[in-house]
Amino acid sequence: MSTPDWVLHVDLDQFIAAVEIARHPELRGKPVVVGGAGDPSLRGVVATASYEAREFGVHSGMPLRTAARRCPDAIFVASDPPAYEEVSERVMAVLREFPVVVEVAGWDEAFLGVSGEQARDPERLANAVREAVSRRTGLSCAVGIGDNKHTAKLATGFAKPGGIYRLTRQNWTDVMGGLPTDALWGIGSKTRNKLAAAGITTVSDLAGADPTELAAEFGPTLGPYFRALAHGLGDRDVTATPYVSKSRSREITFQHDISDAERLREHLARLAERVAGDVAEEGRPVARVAVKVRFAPFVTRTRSVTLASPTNDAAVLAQAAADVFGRFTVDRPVRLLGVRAEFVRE
DNA sequence: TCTGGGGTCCTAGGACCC
DNA sequence: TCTGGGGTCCTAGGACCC
Repeated sequence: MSTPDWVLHVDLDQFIAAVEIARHPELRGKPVVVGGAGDPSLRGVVATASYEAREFGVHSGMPLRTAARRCPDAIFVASDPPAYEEVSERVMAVLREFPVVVEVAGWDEAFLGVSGEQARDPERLANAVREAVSRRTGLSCAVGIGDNKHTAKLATGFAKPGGIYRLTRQNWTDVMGGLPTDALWGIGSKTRNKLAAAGITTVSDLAGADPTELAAEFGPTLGPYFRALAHGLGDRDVTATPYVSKSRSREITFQHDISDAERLREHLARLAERVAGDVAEEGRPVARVAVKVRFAPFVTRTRSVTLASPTNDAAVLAQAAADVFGRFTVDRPVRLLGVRAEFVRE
């Protein structure tokens, strides 16, 4: 871990679509939509749309069906996570060749902690990173420069696609002050609406809000945290320590809702088996097992249990999942089933 | 907008204990 | 006898992110 002079945020442009275009060059310049099984007549959402498809209003998280309606000429491609994982690894390896601390933050993004000699000219470093990633992987990325992870991350948004942008306390208010609160990293639509109901609509409004009132509305941790975000504050610690997951889960959305209890139990057993395989691979004991059920139309419920003693025995996990599932009242068609295993806390 | 899959963190109520 | 205060664990749900 280090507290660097600068934090850089590297974010690959339209990453998943770019990987598909790289291996299917005929897709270049076309509206490409990657997600689900690659069939817009089936349930699934957009993982990434190429910039050409975004022109039609297609974006991540949108149902494939909707994407097809907005962009009838789009080419739909099935999502292939292992392929993205592999390309991501190659990109991270390029980043690690620089004299910086690399913290992986997802398939397509990383924070770089920059100190010492390198910190004298962060734009120069950012350019070198972009050039190296492009030359070594053929992928384009944007780089945000900030005084912490939050500003670096937001800076990348202004740098995209393929550029460099610096956001610090110097230009924070000019750049961010007038934007809606959900422009901040960590404030989504729900919190934005709650804040708006209290007359807080912009980042500047939030920065000047009464901390006591925020704490009363959002709790003693989140209230002050939101206000700090609005001041452009954020975590500065960048660590190269490999990420250790706290839980592993598998879930499935059925193409057609299922009402039959026996079929649901079969799916549940399969999910539990996959989770057991995942945790066995990690070789770490599981303390809790949770089951998620999403009923039609879209009501989601979870139930969970703490195991009598931590284990990653597949039969025990499967039995726990079955027991937890038995506590649900399944009186409506089920759209999604999920099983999650939580590791013992360190 | 008829809404995937895989995660993390925070909150809050009740149980239980001293 | 009609009820304190603190701490921790368990559980469910909500919000957010990629």
